[in-house]
Amino acid sequence: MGPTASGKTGLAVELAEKFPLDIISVDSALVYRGMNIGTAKPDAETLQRAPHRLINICNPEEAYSAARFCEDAVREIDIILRAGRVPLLVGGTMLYFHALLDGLSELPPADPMVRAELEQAADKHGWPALHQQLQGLDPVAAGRINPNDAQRIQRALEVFRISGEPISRLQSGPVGETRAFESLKIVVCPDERQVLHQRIEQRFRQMIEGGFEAELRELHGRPELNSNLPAMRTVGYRQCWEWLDGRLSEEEWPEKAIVATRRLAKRQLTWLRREKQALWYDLSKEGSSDKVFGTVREFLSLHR
RNA sequence: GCCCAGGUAGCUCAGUCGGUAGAGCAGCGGACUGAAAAUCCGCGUGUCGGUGGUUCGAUUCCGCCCCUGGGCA
Repeated sequence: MGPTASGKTGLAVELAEKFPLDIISVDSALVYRGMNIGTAKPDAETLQRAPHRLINICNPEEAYSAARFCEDAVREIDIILRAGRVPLLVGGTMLYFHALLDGLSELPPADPMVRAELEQAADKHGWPALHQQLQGLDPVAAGRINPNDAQRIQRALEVFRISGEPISRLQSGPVGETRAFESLKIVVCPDERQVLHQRIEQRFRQMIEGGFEAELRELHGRPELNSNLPAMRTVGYRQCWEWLDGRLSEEEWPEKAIVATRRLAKRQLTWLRREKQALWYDLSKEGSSDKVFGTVREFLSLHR
């Protein structure tokens, strides 16, 4: 695990070539077909050398989720283990890691109809009014959710409408079946934030040279896609889409995209700081991957 | 060389009729349960170009110097 542009894929591919590991992607953007350049998806040649599971598994008009990831990941982990190999989970979507390793409560899945209704109510009365409503139905959740946090207010009300139960109560219940996987956590990240920022900018410029704009023009032209879809709200895609819509200039969209990527990395680091048991490897330093290899070798010899 | 305008936060700039300064953007910290590359919350981070002078007190007024842009030569 590691923030965006920290070098996870490169290291994973090297590890997979030296050890009996099969890669599972833990990434909410790599799941989408047709989103390749802007997501820094490994290219065909790399995937040939080191196949990744859970990439290119849905269309951009679909909404993937942490819950679907858990199901998919558990299934793939079982397949890999049954083949006598070891799963290597690689990615930066920290909620997915958290959901898989610590479990998710049993909650009703998203319901587009209910969400649309809540959206309408919000257009009419505003989200703070819906937060007020939540206050009456589920004071505990309302206390935890900021009146401006539309997404969480919507989810809490959605759960109540579907199940008739407060989300706070369901969340304090059992977290479903958690599979107590024995795992070694490895965090990959430069020690210096500045170095990460440089890598982010450099990689983004490479994406543009590599045809990011053409990829967006193709997506932008599809009638089934729009700027509200989760896939089109991802870093880079969102800003380029806004440019194609005429809401950002040609000079400002790449800058905004880079800023959005830095902020993404910052949020990922906030999650990662809590991974106390994790080991940090600065891949900008000489010999750091040797340390990772040594650690993995040791882990495998103890746990196979 | 002379004239004008300007040098204030990482950037663009506001402001102080003399009481050591504040916006936007950037940045930093945090939260996170079926949208998470999402969503939300919090935080000014400063030799006010340098140096003398006036003053109880100068970023502010005055002198000189340096730098940048424009004009005249």
